[in-house]
Amino acid sequence: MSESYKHKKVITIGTVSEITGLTERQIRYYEERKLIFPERSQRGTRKYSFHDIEQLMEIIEKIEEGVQTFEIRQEMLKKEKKRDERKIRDDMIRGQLNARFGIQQSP
Amino acid sequence: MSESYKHKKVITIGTVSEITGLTERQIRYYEERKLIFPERSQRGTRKYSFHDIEQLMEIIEKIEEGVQTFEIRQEMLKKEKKRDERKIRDDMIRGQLNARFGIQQSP
DNA sequence: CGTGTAAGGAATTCTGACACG
DNA sequence: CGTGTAAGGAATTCTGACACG
Repeated sequence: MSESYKHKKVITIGTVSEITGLTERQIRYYEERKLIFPERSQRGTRKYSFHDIEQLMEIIEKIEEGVQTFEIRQEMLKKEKKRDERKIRDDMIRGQLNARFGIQQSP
Repeated sequence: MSESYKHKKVITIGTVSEITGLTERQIRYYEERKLIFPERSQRGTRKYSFHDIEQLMEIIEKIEEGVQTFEIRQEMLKKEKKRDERKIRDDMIRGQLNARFGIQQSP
């Protein structure tokens, strides 16, 4: 509800380039390496979210540290996996509490 | 701090058109009538914020009700004036409290 | 590996103007 | 008044490729 703007894909690659300082070439390359996932508009142009931009900021730092895109991707997948596991676990706990006591937990 | 994305001018007119359903002609016209205030990118293209888009949604409703752009502008200015007055009054109260008691009020 | 660049085409955006009603 | 449209130019974006190291 809050933060709803953060993930809307509405920013063109030119604007992302302006904000991040990256060249369009770099931005497209990081997509090729599956570090960011812009959507496409009807006409086929890439659309990025504020979240994508923040993601790029982190990528810039890693690249400067000499980390390779492949490794950055590994780290991202690892974090995602942990998040998923946490979610499954929490959902399960909520489900059991609900089944036994009919309690509505706040998410 | 929160809501920081809402007012960043990063969306091109084409995207605004897609989201709102308005033609570019209409969007530019509402700017001419001083109902919205996009910024310009380095190259001179208009950039809108999520807030602008919400503003446009309200404008659409008013227009459909038969309200003229001039009147919509009047209403906007009136609301702005009230907000300003409230702010001045509150700032003054805060200032006096602070002067007499040195209390830090939360804004 | 990560990035630059030249290439050509397609789509975008801009302004000022004429039109209708 | 609010909106459509044709006009011409300038800037954007896209893809696939070659280059360097």
